[in-house]
Amino acid sequence: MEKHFLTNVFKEGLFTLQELEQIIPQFREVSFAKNDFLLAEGKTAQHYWFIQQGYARSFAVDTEGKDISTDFYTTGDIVIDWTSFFLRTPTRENIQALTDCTCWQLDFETFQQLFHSIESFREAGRKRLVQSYFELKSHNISMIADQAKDRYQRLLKEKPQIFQNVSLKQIATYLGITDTSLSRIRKEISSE
Amino acid sequence: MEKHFLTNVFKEGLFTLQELEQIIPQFREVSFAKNDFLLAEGKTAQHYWFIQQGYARSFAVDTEGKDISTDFYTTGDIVIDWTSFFLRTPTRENIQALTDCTCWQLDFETFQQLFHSIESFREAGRKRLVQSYFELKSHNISMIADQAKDRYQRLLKEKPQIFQNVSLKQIATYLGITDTSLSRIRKEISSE
DNA sequence: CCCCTTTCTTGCCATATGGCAAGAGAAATC
DNA sequence: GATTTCTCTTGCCATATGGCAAGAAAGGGG
Repeated sequence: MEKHFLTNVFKEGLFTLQELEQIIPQFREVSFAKNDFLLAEGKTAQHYWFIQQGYARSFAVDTEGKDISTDFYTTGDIVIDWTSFFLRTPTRENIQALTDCTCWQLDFETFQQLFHSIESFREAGRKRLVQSYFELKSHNISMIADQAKDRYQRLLKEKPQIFQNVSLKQIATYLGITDTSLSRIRKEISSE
Repeated sequence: MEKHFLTNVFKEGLFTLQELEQIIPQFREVSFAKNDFLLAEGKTAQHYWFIQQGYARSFAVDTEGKDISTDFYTTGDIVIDWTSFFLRTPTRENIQALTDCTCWQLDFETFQQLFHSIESFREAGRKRLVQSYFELKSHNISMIADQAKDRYQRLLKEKPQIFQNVSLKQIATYLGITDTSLSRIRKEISSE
């Protein structure tokens, strides 16, 4: 097998060569143009993706119609609505390409077949889900325990690339503040 | 098999009778006294539990030493630190009994054996994890989109029993506010 | 049953963050 | 290249929530 992008994605999963040869060809390469929706509110997720190139954002729309960023994604990341994909229910979130994107896509039925037949595949999948859970919980605790400025600085340190590709307004809602406040925080930091 | 408490817990999982007979005896009945720790910061979770009777709380301690409630548990609920249990890493959270508790406990090795050998068991487990993820995300969005008063009223509606068994201080940190503010919110509501 | 500890409430004032609107700057469109 | 649209910044003031401390109320242990 020639070196496939997905070999990087799966390199930590303790897969045998045969397993990788069974798994990787199931993914289909798909492209999205900037602003395309990978998933829209009300639909049930039929796929998930690994991003080879580009940026994406997930967001929910609150009762007042304001959107709230829930996550950002780039090269190597899994893009998945865990709840909708696994519970087979309509999602309340949207996932949108922030730039043109190249992705590798897997559908639910194929996932299920791999999940139930390959032990290392389910171990790896479970691990990804639990890691997402951990990040969500950390974000949650940070929302309660930390000031907006601290959350901003942590994001800046952990995902500096997104500041090149995401508007401050979208970053602000992820941090739980308004773009106005984020602008003031940035000003304050730059004058330190 | 006589009617076991856990048959209720597993009744939605599409298990065959044989599967239930294989799964349920693996759980061990354990008791905790009020204030006992089921899991303490720095330890790696070796077990998880279903609560038959009693109340428990999980919480994290922030950098200033203040504790933040992350969840409350009672009859029928699964009590598990997903991250520590599955990633086999030391936890940053604590789980403590709020009342005397009777629980059914499963250890990691037994879980793994059931998980990899019984398809319906892994489907049910994955579903539980995803539901926890969903609740965590909802809480997260609510922290950003809703006022403290709305979060309080939602909790009151969704988990009224916890108000009988948990101090307002512990509920306040779950809602992301101080006990002082919660007290004022309650006053305001009672005068409506 | 009484004491001690913990929980809850309330007042006073401080602080973080929001809402709105105007202007500046940057980017997309024609 | 000019125009339109979106993004970001800034000022003014409003509001939600916090910090602290004191008292009231409730609960637990000897």
